[in-house]
Amino acid sequence: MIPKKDGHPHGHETLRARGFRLTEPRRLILDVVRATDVHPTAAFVYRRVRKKLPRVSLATVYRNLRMLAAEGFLAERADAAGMRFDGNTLPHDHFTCLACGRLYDVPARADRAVRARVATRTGFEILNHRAEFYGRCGACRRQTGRSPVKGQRRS
Amino acid sequence: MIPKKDGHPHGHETLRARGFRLTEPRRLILDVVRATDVHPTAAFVYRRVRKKLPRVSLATVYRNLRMLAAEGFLAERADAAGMRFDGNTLPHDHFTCLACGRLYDVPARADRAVRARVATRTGFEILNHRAEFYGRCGACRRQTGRSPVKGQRRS
DNA sequence: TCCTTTTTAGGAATCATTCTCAACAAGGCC
DNA sequence: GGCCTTGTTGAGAATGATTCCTAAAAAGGA
Repeated sequence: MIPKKDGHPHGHETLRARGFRLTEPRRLILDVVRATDVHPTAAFVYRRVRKKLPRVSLATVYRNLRMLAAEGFLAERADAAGMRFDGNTLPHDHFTCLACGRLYDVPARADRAVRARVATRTGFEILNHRAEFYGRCGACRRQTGRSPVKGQRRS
Repeated sequence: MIPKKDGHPHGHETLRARGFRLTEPRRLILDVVRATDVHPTAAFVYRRVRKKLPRVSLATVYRNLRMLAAEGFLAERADAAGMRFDGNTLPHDHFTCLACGRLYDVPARADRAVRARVATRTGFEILNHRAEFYGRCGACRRQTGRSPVKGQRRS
């Protein structure tokens, strides 16, 4: 019931300040996304929120995830199977393990240089960029012989 | 009717060699994706292929796009609105213009260094990586006052 | 309190993608 | 040529994620 103090870049109070009401469903949705590192789908958030608020509607979850992402409280990410959300709004990249399918955060990068190079080469104004890495994570490297798989479970 | 000699990394003959039959629908699907730079959706490809082969089924288009991508003849890309395909299988990055929504190819990059850095920092084995840039393209920069939009048309 | 605005639950609608399956085409073999 | 085996297709149904619609509830302000 009390806003978490968890070191995330935005507090719940900020939400209020931007003209949102911090309703019960919204608070729970935000907390669920921030409390996990699995880059949850809407369905995952829905399941979690329902434990605390059984009558919540799936439409409410979608509506608010979209809204919170549009306002910058969450990050939104498309992958082959649909949309995922990310409570970590600090700039960071992603690593996808081709063996187990897990998605990891890669803390940061120091390459403003990359943007500058692309900007001069193309004439585009670069406002943002993101990198996606693919390979095998530490756990899967240890289990040798495990080969990359195609279909991955959703969560 | 005759395979295009267009500088793309794979010719139709290669398809045959890998155990595919180069059927009429397949040839047309591949040609459509390779003949455009708009990173087409399945629906776009379907519309184009139908001009030459009116009885083609949408399922056939999806089936073969997926198959051709799995075999490396096309690249597959997820964005917020669904899957897009790309005839350019050479390593390249993408630039999305936030003003007009267009997606451009960014020819290449020279940073193996980035991969090495991430690999040592995380302990992951990096097999591949891709960068996505966001900003304003040359055309939109000239039209000042044009602000980024959210909803973009599909094609 | 009354009025206005925002938000919600619930279910229907939409839309991309995949599945099912019977018919069809190609190639090998007799 | 006929006969099998295997891969491919078209058509439409099925699935699944996401969005839309609407009436009711909640919040806030005067």
